[in-house]
Amino acid sequence: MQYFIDVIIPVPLKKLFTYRISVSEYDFLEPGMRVAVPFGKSKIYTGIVYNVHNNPPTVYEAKDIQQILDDVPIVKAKQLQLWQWIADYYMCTLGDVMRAALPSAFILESETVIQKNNIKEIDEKILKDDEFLVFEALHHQSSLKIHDISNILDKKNVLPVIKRLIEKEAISVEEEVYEKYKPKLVRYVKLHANFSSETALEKLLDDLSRAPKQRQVIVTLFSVSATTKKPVKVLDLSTESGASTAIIKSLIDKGVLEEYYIQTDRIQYSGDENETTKNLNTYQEAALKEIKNAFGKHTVTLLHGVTSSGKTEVYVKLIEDILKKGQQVLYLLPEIALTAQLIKRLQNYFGEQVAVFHSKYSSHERVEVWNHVLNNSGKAKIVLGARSSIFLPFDNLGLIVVDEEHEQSFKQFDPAPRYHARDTAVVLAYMHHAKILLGSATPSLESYFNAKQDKYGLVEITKRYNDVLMPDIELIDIKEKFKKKLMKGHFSDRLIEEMTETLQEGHQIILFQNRRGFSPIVECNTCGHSPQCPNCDVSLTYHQYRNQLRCHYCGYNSAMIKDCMACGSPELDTKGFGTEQIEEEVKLLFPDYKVARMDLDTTRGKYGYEKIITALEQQEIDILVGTQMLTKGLDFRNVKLVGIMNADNMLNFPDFRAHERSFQLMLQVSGRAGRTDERGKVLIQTYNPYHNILQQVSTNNYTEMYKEQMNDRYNYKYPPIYKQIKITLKHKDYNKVDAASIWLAKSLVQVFKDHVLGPESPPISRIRNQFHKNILVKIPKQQSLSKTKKAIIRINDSFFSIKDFRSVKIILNVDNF
DNA sequence: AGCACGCCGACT
DNA sequence: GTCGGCGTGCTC
Repeated sequence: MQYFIDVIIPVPLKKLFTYRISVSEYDFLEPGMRVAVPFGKSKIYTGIVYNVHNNPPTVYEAKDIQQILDDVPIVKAKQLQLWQWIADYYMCTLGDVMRAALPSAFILESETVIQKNNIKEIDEKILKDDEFLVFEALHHQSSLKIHDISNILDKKNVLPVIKRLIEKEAISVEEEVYEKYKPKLVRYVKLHANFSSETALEKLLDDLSRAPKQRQVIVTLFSVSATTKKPVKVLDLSTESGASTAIIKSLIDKGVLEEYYIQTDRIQYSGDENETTKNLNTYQEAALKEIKNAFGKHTVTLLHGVTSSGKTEVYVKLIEDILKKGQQVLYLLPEIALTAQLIKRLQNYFGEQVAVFHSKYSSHERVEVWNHVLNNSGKAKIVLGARSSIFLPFDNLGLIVVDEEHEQSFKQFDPAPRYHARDTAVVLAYMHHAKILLGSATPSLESYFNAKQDKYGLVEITKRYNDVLMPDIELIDIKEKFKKKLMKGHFSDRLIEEMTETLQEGHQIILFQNRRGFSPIVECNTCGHSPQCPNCDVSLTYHQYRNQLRCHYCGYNSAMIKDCMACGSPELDTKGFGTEQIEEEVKLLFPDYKVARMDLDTTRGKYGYEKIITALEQQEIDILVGTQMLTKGLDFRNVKLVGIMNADNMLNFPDFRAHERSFQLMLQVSGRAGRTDERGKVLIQTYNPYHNILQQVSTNNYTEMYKEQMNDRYNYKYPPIYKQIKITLKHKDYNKVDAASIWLAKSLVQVFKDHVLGPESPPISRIRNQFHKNILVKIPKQQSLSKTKKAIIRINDSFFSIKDFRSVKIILNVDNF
């Protein structure tokens, strides 16, 4: 009998790979364990065992595995099932899913290690200069990595040199696998066993009478361990006794003390006693009851509650119930809404049962959360996390909460798997027979549609907490204001009026502009030329604070030009405006007040975002200018006025969801205004105040927006009425993508007829020197999704059998919204 | 995706 | 003549 395993390798290849194993390995291995396997000519990868079997492959000889990396599976059967679902639904490989699912510390990669070959004497004369440099370096260091060698030789391609050295038998190479995760160890000390008896101890203290500091250490050790009855950390002993670590070390060296290590968690919660959860008001109470009711019939329930209606408290009550049953809870949030504020709030209720899973945490910290979930540990009963936390190895999930359900950041766009965390969470909930609650003040059309179709339960809260009034929303026609010369820069007289009043009352202001930088276009007044990104098909944005021109697509930047690059004229003009320019203008208009800006440029770094939020909370900022980052579920108590500088650029965005998005965005920002007793005010500046969406925003009429937008979706065959798959082709040669996209679209039309749109060049047709073409496949509700995907895969395969198209990259994006 | 192999231009 | 560019094909 022969024994084999099929392994998932973290590369975007469709197939699983079969490796040979021994009988004892066969008895030991289970799906979900990690193995290190040789792959290709010289690499070693970490793979996940998918299944264990006895069927030898027919057309090739299976290789042996290199080693087993786990004692128990780190991925459970349910996770593998979810991985498979994602791979099928989002049309990507299991390898892609594996990469996204596992914390990177779990995926070990081999590194080539170069050593001196001691078997043979080498005549150094036969070595060339660069070869000698490497050889010489090995005299000082026993081994080198590829990276070290490129540093020594100061060039990137060092493989030929290594190859020649191997041929001359001067060196040998080896593949070494590194365990990336190292548990954090804390050093503890205890008295050596030799001194446990009374007499031995007395003798010791006697002996140390001439070393008072060391004696003090021993005495302190006793008193500390007597009071705490816990192991004593070296660090604590040092601070308690006032002795340096050197003194402790000398005691260890003498054999008086013994050191040992205990593994600890990197993330520790050190809070007070748990707060009891708040009592709900009548609306919340009613909503809670309705949700529980809805869960009787539906796995998924949508909670539509206006901004600051206290949805979090409702979640907390539901979470409490699940915890009582001993089950796990997953609380999903968009990345940027995952703030210290919310984490603290939940920790106050649930203490150390809350674990946070977040991209800002290090890989090691993530492994710890992973292990807590895997072991169903008490330290991760509730996981608060961004989209990737759906991959955690839950075993006994009772409830998933998806807060800010409408947020588009739940969908992963760039590397595959291009999954939507909310939709995947729904599948996950079904797998666990758990319940899932989607919450939002402005639900996505698809979720609301599902609720209306009775696929999901629907619960609504229409009143704000403490009966605070919804803000008063006023539309300002800036076309009119320009005509009457009532504009100062980008500010209308009304906005300035309201701002002045608000500031005088001592309240804060938020100004929203959905574009960062100073101005998106710099134009020459003489010849009309404007600087473009050399890698992308866009104008460069002017960033004043660094006096730079920057591309927001590829990150290219250059110093701001003094005069036109085409004609040399120094008369340059800026068109359009971003957050920087608004900040600038506000500072001139209100020089006595403190202005701050919050956008991607000012929130870089681990705590950049937090800093600004704290400053706003502590009222160190009077006016905050920012992009859509401002919308994320925070309550700023003292903000009374919100200004939307220009509603038109969002409304005119070329995307079928532009209107829905604008509505959501504007209502979310508006929700920041007037969260306490006083009614907030929102001013929206626009060229087109009669736009339906703006009317619906100003009357807070979600239902009307829903009806009208659904009508459009129905007429133009867009989601949620139709499903869609976007196919993007990329290549550096325009003619090649053009030809390839025409061929692909033609083949698709043969199967899907007029449900194929394109090929089309996107508005930005070149990014990072790659030309793009899009094809959209629309799928009616009654058309089988799996059959559609199969057909697309078939066409895709024949596409790649044309050798001219081989180098074209194809990206399949299912539900690309 | 990596990574090796293999075939043509720009340097000593 | 070599170094090194990236097209092509394969990975159990």
